Amino acid sequence: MSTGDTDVSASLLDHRLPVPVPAGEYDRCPVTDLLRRVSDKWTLLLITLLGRHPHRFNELHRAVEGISPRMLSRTLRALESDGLVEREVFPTVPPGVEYRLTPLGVSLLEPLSALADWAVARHAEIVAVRQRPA
Amino acid sequence: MSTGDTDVSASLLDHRLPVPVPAGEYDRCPVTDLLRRVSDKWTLLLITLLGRHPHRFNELHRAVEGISPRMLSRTLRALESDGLVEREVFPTVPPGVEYRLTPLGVSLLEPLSALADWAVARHAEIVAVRQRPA
DNA sequence: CGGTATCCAGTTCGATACTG
DNA sequence: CAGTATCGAACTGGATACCG
Repeated sequence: MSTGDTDVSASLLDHRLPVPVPAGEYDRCPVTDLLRRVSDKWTLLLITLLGRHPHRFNELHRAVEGISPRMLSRTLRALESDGLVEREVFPTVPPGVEYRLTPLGVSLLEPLSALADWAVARHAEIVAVRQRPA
Repeated sequence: MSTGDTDVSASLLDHRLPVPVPAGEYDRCPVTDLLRRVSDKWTLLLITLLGRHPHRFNELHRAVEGISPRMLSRTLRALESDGLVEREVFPTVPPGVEYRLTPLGVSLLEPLSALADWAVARHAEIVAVRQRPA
């Protein structure tokens, strides 16, 4: 091996993965479940923004150009119902609502950042391969 | 800081992220692009299997219970056209085709495994939060 | 063996309008 | 300020059948 001691193919990516993989097992896979949650159109962006500091609803709405109130609300509710984001209501007039990452959400930033770093470093290669003719 | 030197909120997850995020910029985000590719129904499973060793088409078909030839083919082609998997044809009779991870694909295993480890460790919390009544 | 073609159901997302 | 309601377009994935 040229890269040293890394044996990534034996890592937890295939955590207790049986072969053949039983139908109905793959989609209860925690990893794919997480990936699907995080890969929808706005989630990653919102996690990133909330990773900086808590935001108000319209603050997020202004920060993310092109999102509709509907999608912003839906995405935040989904994150909240997964325990990654928490929502705090201030009983003021007019009412204020603040969204922030939970500790669980914060803990996701690290592995997600690792993947993000890979994407930033290697995405150009993917695009190049995609666009080549044959 | 209580956790030491980790400052994940300033990590590359928000690599050059402008605020407000321009419309049409979020979906050219390398990270979301990667996440969407990897989070479809069968991709992660196939990457995992190919991360062990190269596989033949029907070998994968048997290994993944419930996948149709159509989805197997489509998913493999997508991976191939992203440069993560390569396809080698053996001109035998009958023809044989082998799929394997490219070096780019192998390099993805490590950050993906980090996220997988997080999911395996923390997914139970997500499920618990999802299912609580209020 | 290693696929492709056709058709169809479910889900996601956006536009637009309206509310406590 | 912080959302929800309604509608429709586009995309994803499955079933089934057929092909070189």
